[in-house]
Amino acid sequence: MARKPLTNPRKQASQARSRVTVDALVDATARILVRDGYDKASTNRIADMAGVSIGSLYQYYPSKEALVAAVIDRHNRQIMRRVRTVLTEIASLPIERAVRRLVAFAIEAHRIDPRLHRVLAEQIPRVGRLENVEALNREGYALFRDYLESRRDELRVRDLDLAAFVCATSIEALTHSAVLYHTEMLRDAEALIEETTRFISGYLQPTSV
Amino acid sequence: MARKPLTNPRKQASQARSRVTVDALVDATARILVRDGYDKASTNRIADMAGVSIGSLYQYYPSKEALVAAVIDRHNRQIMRRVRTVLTEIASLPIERAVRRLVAFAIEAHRIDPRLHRVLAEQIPRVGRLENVEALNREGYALFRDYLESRRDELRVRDLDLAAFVCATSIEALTHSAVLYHTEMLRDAEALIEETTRFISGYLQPTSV
Amino acid sequence: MARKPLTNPRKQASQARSRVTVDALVDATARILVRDGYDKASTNRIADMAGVSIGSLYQYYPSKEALVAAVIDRHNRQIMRRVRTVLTEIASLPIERAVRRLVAFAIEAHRIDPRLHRVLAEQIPRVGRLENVEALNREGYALFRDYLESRRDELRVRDLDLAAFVCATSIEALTHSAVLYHTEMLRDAEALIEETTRFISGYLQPTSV
Amino acid sequence: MARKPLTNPRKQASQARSRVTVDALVDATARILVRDGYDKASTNRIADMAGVSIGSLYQYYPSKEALVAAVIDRHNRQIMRRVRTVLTEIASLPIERAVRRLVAFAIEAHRIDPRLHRVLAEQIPRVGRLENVEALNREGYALFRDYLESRRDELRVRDLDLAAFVCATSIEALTHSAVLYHTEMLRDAEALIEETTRFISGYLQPTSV
DNA sequence: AATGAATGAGTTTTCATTCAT
DNA sequence: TATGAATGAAAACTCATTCAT
Repeated sequence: MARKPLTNPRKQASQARSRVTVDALVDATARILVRDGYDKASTNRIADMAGVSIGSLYQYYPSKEALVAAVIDRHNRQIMRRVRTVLTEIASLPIERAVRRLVAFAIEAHRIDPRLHRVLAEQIPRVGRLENVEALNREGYALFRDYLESRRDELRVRDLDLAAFVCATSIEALTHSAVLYHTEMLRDAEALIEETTRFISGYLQPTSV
Repeated sequence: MARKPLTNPRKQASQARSRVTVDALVDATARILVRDGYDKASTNRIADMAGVSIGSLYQYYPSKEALVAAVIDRHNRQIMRRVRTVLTEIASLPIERAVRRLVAFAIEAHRIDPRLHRVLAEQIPRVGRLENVEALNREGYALFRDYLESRRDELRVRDLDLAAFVCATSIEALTHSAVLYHTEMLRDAEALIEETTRFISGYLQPTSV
Repeated sequence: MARKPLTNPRKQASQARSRVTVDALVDATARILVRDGYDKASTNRIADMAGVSIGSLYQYYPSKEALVAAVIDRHNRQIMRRVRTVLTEIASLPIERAVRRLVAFAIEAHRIDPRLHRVLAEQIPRVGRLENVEALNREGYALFRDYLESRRDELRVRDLDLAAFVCATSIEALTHSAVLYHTEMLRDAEALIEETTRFISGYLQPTSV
Repeated sequence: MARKPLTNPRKQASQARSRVTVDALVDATARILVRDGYDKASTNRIADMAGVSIGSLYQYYPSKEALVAAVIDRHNRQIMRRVRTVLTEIASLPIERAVRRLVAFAIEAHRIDPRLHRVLAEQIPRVGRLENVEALNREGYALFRDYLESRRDELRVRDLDLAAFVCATSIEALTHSAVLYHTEMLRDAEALIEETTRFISGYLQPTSV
């Protein structure tokens, strides 16, 4: 039997009062991660910023890692909710318009809280949330794959799994890198979207004229 | 005059003996980073593993960050040496073959020491080496851009800077992700190389055929 | 008026329901002491194991020490009840048979719950129950002394107080040590009883042949 | 392979300077144990009283338990040195005089630092030093058994192991109890020694007259 | 130059206890 | 009466860094 991992919350907050406490803790963790980075995010500072005693913190989370994991999970849930929405929206769109929408969405999503996104991306391996993240990524891939499936005869690619991997990884990397490390590109976001769309849909579609 | 940043080595190790010490320290740091991660890499352990006294460590590096920075820099220099070589090699190749060679190289490069690559990738922001890394990346982009320039009339892309960004970022992301998180893909590396090559060169080249 | 010591229970549990709660608390304390030792016996865990809220715990006992004291007292009361019974039983027996019975009893008593006995023995000084324990011991001594008194003319010892101390302390030590630290001796408990009996009654009785 | 227990010192103090530090730490631990008891003996207080930084404490001892273990070991070594001396001294003495000497010694030994003796006795199980203590006890038993062996034909007891256990345990218990819990008895220590000697040698010797 | 003993601020974490509901 | 959320002092322990030798 596997030992319960140390990154899981300790107990559910049942009463309204404790719900507030837990939320404050996760919020504070996110804010400190963003403002000061992982190393500076001590449990005492987190508790402090949450306006909660250090004891309460440990009543709900067994460790600093667990808190970071909670932030990661919450963030991922939010992202995935949007991803699902977008993928539903594009279901009926032709490939090029669908891709354009996806790229635009990816930029938007990264722009919501780029600093948080970045810290979390860096800390994920450390906190052992890779599996969860992978699971979500897989869900994203799968949903996108479903879309490709539904358009199969408009595509020139054969291996849809591989295609989904290639598209998802590239879109994520390009938008991630642009938002975090090449902000100057976002001054003309349209150009970036345009180019990325050409890039991806050129790959997916038959040598359309 | 800007204050000397704290991540620079303290003094050039001129004599042979010091050279050995410095190397041992950087090696030890790399090994511990790989084996145990950044948090567990204490200066005492590093000195220990390097077979050097903690005092000597601080004679050459003013801080833990400086050591990690040294590892990053060394690693980057090694990578860049290879990048330059490869880009020289492909200078005379037609686009598709050039891209294929680049992709194969990227996989190889990631495979040399994926764990180190990963830790460093995670730690770079922390250690403030981003600028250096960016500088190198820029050099890589520039070299690749030069190649594109030389093939300009075979390309359908207009903005070469953008194209270089798109290609470099995607190749890096796809190989990075495959090597680190989707090892099963490497069982048939040829397929991956093939697909990526189609992906990239399809983007670069005019609707060839 | 002396301030009420903090190791006394807070209020008599008059109603049946409270009685149950109090018992559950003392039971839980005993079990945790045995299973995990004094340091691990936190009031939260005790309350938990007793199936009682931490608030209720403090309604009945003002401190952790008070709980341990309750366990000690209960245990001592149980022991003393048996001691009284045994000493009544032996009242009419000749010395050697009386001693044999006492020794057998001491082994039995230690064997009931040796782990609890041991933890309590270790914790008694800490919890300031020494006086109580001493009082009970004194009662034991006194009862045994009464027995000796009643057999005075069969004894060669003069100072009955001293004799009671010598006998009681030795019997306790020998059986305690055998049960807790030399369990191999209990494989042939008869031999141990026999030898101890010879030891003690040889001391008490005149050079009986 | 058994994991190195956490109660062993971390490194030998080689230089004279560190030897002093280590001694100061063990001394301070002993003093605080005596003055305030185990619970109050925090590593910070120990370091404080030793006039040493908390960091130095952890350079030599990995935990509080290790420090207490060091005190126990040192104390035991001192005791055993005396025990060996005494048992050499009595080698040539006839039983009664030998026993008298042993009893007197036991009282002396307990009187040197009864409070320390008591705390240590209580903490030994906790700190996992039982084996060491048992080993020493066994050495004591063995030495005493050797003495009995050498006087075998003057004894009425048959099982010398059992006899050694009975004598050693009783002498220890009687003197321990007298010194720690019945100090009034020591006002006339001669009487106690006399009685105990009669008790023990009466058991060992044939119904001498 | 090299050594390694010493430092102590700062971190995580526990747990007895209180008190609003 | 019962609950359990909240508290915060205090404990164990780490580790980057200094400095006397």
